[in-house]
Amino acid sequence: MNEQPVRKTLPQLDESLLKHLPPFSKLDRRQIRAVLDQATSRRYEAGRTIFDEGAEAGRFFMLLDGYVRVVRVTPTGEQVTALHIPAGQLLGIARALGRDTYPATAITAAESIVLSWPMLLWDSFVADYDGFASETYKTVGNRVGEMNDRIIEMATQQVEQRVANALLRLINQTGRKVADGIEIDFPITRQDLSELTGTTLHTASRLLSAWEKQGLVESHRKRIKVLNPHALVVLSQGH
DNA sequence: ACATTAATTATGT
DNA sequence: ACATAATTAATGT
Repeated sequence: MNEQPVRKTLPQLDESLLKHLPPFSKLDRRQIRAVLDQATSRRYEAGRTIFDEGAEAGRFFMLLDGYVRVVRVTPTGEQVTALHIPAGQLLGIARALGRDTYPATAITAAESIVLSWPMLLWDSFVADYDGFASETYKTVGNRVGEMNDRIIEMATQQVEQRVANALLRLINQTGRKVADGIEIDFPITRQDLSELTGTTLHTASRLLSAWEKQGLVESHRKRIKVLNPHALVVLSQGH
């Protein structure tokens, strides 16, 4: 349904792009050059699919800029957002999970720039590059932990607390500090929020409206800014 | 305590 | 003008 943009290799990828990213931070200049030379770079507009759940995992990816949401679709067709991935992280690393198909669908939440490599190279990356394996497994661990937390939330907390928690996570992981608060720095709709929290867009909308009246958050279309994180923390712990 | 339905209004191209 | 986003009220489980 989505047309994919044309793949193109960017002219010259600078080594400094990867130098400070955890999976590559222990590599020397020559190694980073080798990694980059094997990479394909591609720009995605917001809302484009990078790969689909269940598809054969032919490549793995590094998000250089932008944001990606990891989405699963239920048998009834509703989308559930598992988590958001910020720039600087790997994704589509099926091989690290012992799979040969992607476990979920990845959709850009904002305009993004993505590097990718053939999955064939995965084993040699793990073998040849110091810190690559340990760092990627660290982020895998964090993601599993986060998803676990959300499962507990879904089972134990009420909608208001879950939405509050979702907002807090979003501003922690993908928040941008502005004058009077922290803004989620990619476009996010009530629908998106509801898919993150397992509720309806209407409930999410009502909650945001109520919080806005209390001066807790501020939002314009597709933009949400948290003015008072502490009050959200209080809400998220229940009444 | 929430979802669903439906109607209405706002906002961006 | 049109599509998409957001709000609001009424009704249902």
